Amino acid sequence: MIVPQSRKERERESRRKEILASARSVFSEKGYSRATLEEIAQRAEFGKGTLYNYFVGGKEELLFTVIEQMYDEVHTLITDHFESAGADQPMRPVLRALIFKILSYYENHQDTFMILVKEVQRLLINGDEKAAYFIKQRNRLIEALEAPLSQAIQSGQLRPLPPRAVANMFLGNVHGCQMHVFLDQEHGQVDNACRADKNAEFLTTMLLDGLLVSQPVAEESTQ
Amino acid sequence: MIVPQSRKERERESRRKEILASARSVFSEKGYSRATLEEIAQRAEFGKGTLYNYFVGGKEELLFTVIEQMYDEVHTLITDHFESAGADQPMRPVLRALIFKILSYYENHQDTFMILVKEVQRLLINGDEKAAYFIKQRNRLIEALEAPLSQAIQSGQLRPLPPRAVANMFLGNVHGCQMHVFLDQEHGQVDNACRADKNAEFLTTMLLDGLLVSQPVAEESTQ
DNA sequence: TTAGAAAGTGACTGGTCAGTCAGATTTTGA
DNA sequence: TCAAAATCTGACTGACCAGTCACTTTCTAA
Repeated sequence: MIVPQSRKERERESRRKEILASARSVFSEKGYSRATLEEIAQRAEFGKGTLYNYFVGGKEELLFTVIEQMYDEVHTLITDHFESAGADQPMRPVLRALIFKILSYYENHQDTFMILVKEVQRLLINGDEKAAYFIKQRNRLIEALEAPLSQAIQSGQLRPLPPRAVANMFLGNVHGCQMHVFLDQEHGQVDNACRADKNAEFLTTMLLDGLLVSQPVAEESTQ
Repeated sequence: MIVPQSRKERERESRRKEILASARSVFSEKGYSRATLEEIAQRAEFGKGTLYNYFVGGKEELLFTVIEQMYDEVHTLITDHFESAGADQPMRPVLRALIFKILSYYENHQDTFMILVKEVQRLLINGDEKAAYFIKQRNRLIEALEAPLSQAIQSGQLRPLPPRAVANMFLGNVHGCQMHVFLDQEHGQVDNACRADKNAEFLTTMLLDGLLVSQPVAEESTQ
């Protein structure tokens, strides 16, 4: 958080960032195991050895740093959104706008999304100490969502379901929707913002109103 | 589909299955790239060379065969369910039961679920010819869901949203819910069936009724 | 019983790549 | 200006492992 002082330090920081950007792009294209340090170094215009001056932990530290960055970015997106929205707002426009922001973020950072899909899920589920760290990171995200959702549930705006589960599902749905965009991409290059907007509308309706057409009078209330 | 005739053929088939089961367990524990043929062979109680008598394509053919099996199993689960339910049933109990079945299946085949999470997503998104094959497999699953959902939409039971997107989201939510179970597994060994049932109820409510508490009279219908 | 076929095997090969380090290059500051 | 420090570099090493194949073991049927 402290701005580096000297020109030297600023330059070092900037080279570090270049390496990270290069790593992000290679990891997103190849996936962790097929990515090579050689290629990361090449794209960043350094020799392989130089990477170790910046990331002593080698390949793994590179991946972890990239993932940490990504989580920070999405976390900021979410907390900023709820901060600027203020408390006790009607949830529909607030959530719709958030969905739109996250979808747009993924559209504009497809590399980030790729790494999330290809690597994070694998890491999350691996059961070792490293997994624990990423579960914590992920939980930070979930909690940033959970708090406002929980409030909305208490104020009676949202249905009384477990807020943590709702937060998980919310994030999972946005994620899943973006995945769907990747897989069904025969829609010849629709404008990104337009597509994100349509998907945000779809998701908002599905999540807030549900699939069932509301029945004013329940015919069969058995079970 | 044809039952092998001779004892010899039956034995060969049974050994093939043992190798596949072993591959499934190793892939689910280690992930594709960290799994070794040596270990697969060991668990199946064969030498490494023998694997090539059964799977000429080596490691990759093993993975692909395993994934194909998994898709077949889930596909059967879905189609059988809708077949036995019959058409024009009320959707709530039908979908709730399906969610329960899929969640239970994943509970009882955690290895399958692991491979889905660790490998399939990575393969789906990779853009090469192999990805295309798995996208087709996945689409078979989606389509098995899409047809009944589409019918329910046309009959006015479900909200008129694009049925394909709904099918995608439906499957994604079941999947996401199971993921959630894995990640928040500090609930000391709750009975599987019970947990699956609770989660099925939660998902059914969230998907069918939505998060928003229905407002008979909208106070502020602005925007 | 046995010869030939079929099935099984694991030491070996070749390729890959993360990580190292001795030396080259650049920067610094006196 | 130049020596020492800092930085960069890529050839090299060792570990790993998929895939091969010459050999062994087991089966079959005459």
